[in-house]
Amino acid sequence: MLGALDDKAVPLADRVFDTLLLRIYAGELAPGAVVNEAALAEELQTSRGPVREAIRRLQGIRLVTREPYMRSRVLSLSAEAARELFEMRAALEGMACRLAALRMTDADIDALLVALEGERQRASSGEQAVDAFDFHARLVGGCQNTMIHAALCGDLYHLLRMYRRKSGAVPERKEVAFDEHWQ
Amino acid sequence: MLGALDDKAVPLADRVFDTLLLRIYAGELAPGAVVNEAALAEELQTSRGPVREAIRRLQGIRLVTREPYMRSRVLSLSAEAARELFEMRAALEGMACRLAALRMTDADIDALLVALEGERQRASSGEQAVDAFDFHARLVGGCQNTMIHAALCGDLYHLLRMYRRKSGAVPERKEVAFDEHWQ
DNA sequence: TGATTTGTAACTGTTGACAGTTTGATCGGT
DNA sequence: ACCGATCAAACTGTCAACAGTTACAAATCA
Repeated sequence: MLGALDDKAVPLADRVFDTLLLRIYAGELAPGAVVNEAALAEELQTSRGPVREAIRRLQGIRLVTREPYMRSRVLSLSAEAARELFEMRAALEGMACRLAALRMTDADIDALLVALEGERQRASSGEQAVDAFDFHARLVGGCQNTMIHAALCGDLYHLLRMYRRKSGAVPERKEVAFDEHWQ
Repeated sequence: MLGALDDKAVPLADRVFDTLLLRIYAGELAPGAVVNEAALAEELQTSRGPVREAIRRLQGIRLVTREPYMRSRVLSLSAEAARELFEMRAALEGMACRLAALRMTDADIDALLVALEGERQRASSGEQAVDAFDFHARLVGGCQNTMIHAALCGDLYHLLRMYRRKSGAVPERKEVAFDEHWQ
């Protein structure tokens, strides 16, 4: 390999994985597009091995289709799949809320409610997506369950982001869901 | 054309994956044991490629640890991890119950209740694990959500089975949970 | 003896070539 | 023109060798 000034002992496959994820997010690899091992390998100045591994990981989180010997394609979400996705997220986030309510300290809960109130007051202004995610992240972090945390902020988050790309912002009533679990 | 009589054409990596899964289930690959690519490759009469791929897939469902350049080990469940696992399953199964109650036909529900009653009457006799899983499978199948289905019967099921290996049968009150969601 | 260093062996990551399958197009029949 | 078989190109799966990193053990020093 030439011209690589990175000696941080991070496998190539990991970097290729991040690169492909970013490209999917950016729409550079659009839903339905074929994912070609050899082409990506040549473009990313590497061999097919790491690219193959990265693709397999994307297939593991269902962002790319997998059928033996057939070309992989970037997932294109059907309405059915989107419904299933939201149902699954609702299940996990609901449980996260319940657990967080049981396990967070009063101070943490107060801070979270303050942040939530501030966010709602800002709701009329610009983008609420970042704040919303921050709220969700803090909530999920408070549930003391790394497995649910990993699922929501990992695999499911990728799919959610994929969906948001197609159909703009989704207005949600987060406060209602939270209060419901907090009462 | 319907290729019903297709040749195997099943990649080696898939067969190695199944083999390793079975070995983990059988305790042949005990929790904490190192998973050696080269050794398994030689033992299974194949190359390191497919073995590597199978291991990576096991890492994807968190049955095997993954840290770059370090030896992979079969997951050993801590009490903490077991708690998280059951919490996550409760979340998904609860949602599956709710959705199934909404979407299953009356006939399906009746059949399910009959099977449940029969199972409860058999509870005093031998192993109830197989019947229990059948009940769960039918319930999850009735929720019309392939994503939740895949999670419960795929990744989580493997981890659950891992846990059951360590700490015998877990007495559960399935009827209560079901009735609670069905009322 | 006990802790630290160092060197070797083993293992993981990567590469390029080869084998088997699919894909897409060309060609021929109806 | 339409539909099916045929064939070459492209792609995925597999393999064996090489490079980089970690792990273990012997050797060294306090």
